[in-house]
Amino acid sequence: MNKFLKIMKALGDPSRLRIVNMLSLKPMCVCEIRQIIGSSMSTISNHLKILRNANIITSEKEERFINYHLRTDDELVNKVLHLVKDISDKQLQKDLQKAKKVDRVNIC
Amino acid sequence: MNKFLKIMKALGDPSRLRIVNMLSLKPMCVCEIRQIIGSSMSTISNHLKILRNANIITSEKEERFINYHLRTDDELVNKVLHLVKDISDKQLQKDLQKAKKVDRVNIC
DNA sequence: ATCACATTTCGTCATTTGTCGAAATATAAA
DNA sequence: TTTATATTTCGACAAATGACGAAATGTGAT
Repeated sequence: MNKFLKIMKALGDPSRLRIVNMLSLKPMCVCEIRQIIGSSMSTISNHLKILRNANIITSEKEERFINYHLRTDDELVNKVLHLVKDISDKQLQKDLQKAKKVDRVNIC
Repeated sequence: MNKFLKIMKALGDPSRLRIVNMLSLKPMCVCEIRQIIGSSMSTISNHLKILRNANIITSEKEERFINYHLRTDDELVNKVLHLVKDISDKQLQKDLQKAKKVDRVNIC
């Protein structure tokens, strides 16, 4: 029950849902995510912590950045992420457009 | 996005998850739910309001009681409820056992 | 119409949550 | 090793949330 609750809570926040939506497109670093969501670095970092704790994302170093990306090794998480993909929403679509163009070398 | 968020928030609370789990077995009234969850009547009522507002449950009068039951007319809700059914959890299983036996005439 | 009782609403309270800026940490580059 | 910079942690704060009991509401039965 706790695993399920963590996932629901993690995806029950608009900022985190937007982050997960963007990460379904490609891995991103904190700076890039911040550029699109608009919150402070520490706030983004906190959201990522909650998503990581719910087993939804994980991270890997790439040069001087940390790339966050969706996990694909948990069946329940996969099913829920599939539902996220089916959401039809203007904000989420805008975010994807911006995420495509965002380039860390310009903003970090 | 809002519809999705409401569902996630609604199911991100242990009491509400337990309620939904029980309602997947059979319709129940506030008194019966209260008997198993243990919170006050007003607390249960509030949880039901949140679940109703997320389109997860609805209600119908039956004699002097109001029976709450899961909705089956929303595709997204159905998919999420399917995930709930797959949760393997002691507390949820206990609740189902109790829900089978609970009888409103004895407690209301 | 009144009564009994199932349910909801209201006001209040403690806890949790999302947010921020500043400070701390970590690490790649000079 | 020092510097620059990407990220996290910390402490504080306002807002949201879950809980309660009491009062209000609604409704079937007498």
